[in-house]
Amino acid sequence: MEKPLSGAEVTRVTLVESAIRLFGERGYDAVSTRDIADLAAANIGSIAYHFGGKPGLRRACADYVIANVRSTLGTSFLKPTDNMSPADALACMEHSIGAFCHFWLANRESQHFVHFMLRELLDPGEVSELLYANWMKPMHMRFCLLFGLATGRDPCSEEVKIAVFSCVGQVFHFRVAKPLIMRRLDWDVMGPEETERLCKRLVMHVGALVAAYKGGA
Amino acid sequence: MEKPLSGAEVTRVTLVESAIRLFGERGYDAVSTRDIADLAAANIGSIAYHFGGKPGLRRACADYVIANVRSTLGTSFLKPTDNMSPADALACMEHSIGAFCHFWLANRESQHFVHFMLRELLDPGEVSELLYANWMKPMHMRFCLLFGLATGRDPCSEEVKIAVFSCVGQVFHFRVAKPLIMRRLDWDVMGPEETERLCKRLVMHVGALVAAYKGGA
DNA sequence: GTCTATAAACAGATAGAC
DNA sequence: GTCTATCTGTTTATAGAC
Repeated sequence: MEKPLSGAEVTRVTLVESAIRLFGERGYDAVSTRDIADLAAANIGSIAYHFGGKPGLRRACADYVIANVRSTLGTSFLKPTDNMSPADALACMEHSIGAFCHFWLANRESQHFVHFMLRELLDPGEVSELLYANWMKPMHMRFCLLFGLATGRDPCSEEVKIAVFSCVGQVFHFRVAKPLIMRRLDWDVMGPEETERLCKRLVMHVGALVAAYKGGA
Repeated sequence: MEKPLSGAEVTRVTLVESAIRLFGERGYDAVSTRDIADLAAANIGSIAYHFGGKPGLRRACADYVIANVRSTLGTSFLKPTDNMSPADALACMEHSIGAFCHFWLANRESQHFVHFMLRELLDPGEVSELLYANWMKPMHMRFCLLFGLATGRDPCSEEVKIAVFSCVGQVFHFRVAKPLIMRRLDWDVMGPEETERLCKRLVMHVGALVAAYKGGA
């Protein structure tokens, strides 16, 4: 599992990580290639050499982020669903949503990735396509399957798809509006205690939605 | 109620509306003042004359959007809450959330404003401060009051604040990821029928959350 | 108030030395 | 592979004619 990187690979990775950070903080268009090279302690020419140009670096960032998300969150999605009872499915879904909450809101190392993804989601283009196909869609399908099993409804139905979007949407929003939400909650920092309380609440909300769809209309 | 605008005022408003549209579509940094002047059929110099520069135009856009949101959505927030029963409070909240959904997702004229606000929300700065103080915070406080009345809980408690953020967060998310969500739902367009079904679901989810907080922990 | 010309700074891409 | 110098186009801001 050791991976001794060559000098060139170090430069590549450092450029990508610096770019993800700056793209996430300021947005793709607001960041110059000079800023990225400076943060990575590389020269401007290296971006053209390694990635062909700024758009190529953007794609490389997307690939890097997707690989990271899948390796971090992927394990939560492997449990086979054969013969799962509704209660099991709910428990499995709550566990996965909890992992997603921690990745999305708490894990400090992932915050640059998350901010990068959020910004790209607002910009229809090649990167948002990659994010959808390689991450959002598989995650959503998995949650639909579990939501369907937990409520006894068709996992492919519109109602289930919309409900699942609401489940993940609430989590997204706490990241989008994080600074404003923290102010409203009188939180100076979002430390481990705060994120723990928050994640528990969000998981509970998923349970409330499952309960509502399990019962009536 | 008529408001005959002078020539200069027409230029001002046209510039602001063009800027909101372009800022929303591409982001503040990706739009040049030339693009804005072209779309407004004005000359570049007029931006400096009327707003002092690009940042001044951005502020003017924020003011314009906030005024529009408040006049469109404000009426839903006026009903006095004295002696409201829990059922009344829930009905009132569902009505207001429904109005918010329609503004945020369905109303075609408001889509430029919504996209502008979403992008600014991701950028901590002067504009996001204005949006928070003049729109998000008042709306959130109103919903917390109603949620507290509907569930019998303290409207100022952390749990209520978080629950309300989840309620509005789900709505936000359907706008943030709209193109990807439409694809997942196999919707070619988000027309009146689709938005109607969607808004009804989102209102229902709010009811589910109220029910959960009304009952147990 | 409107419009044009221009300045000064900055962008991304590239050629070539090492 | 790395780094520097430079090219070409574009940015915002401004000065001044009308």
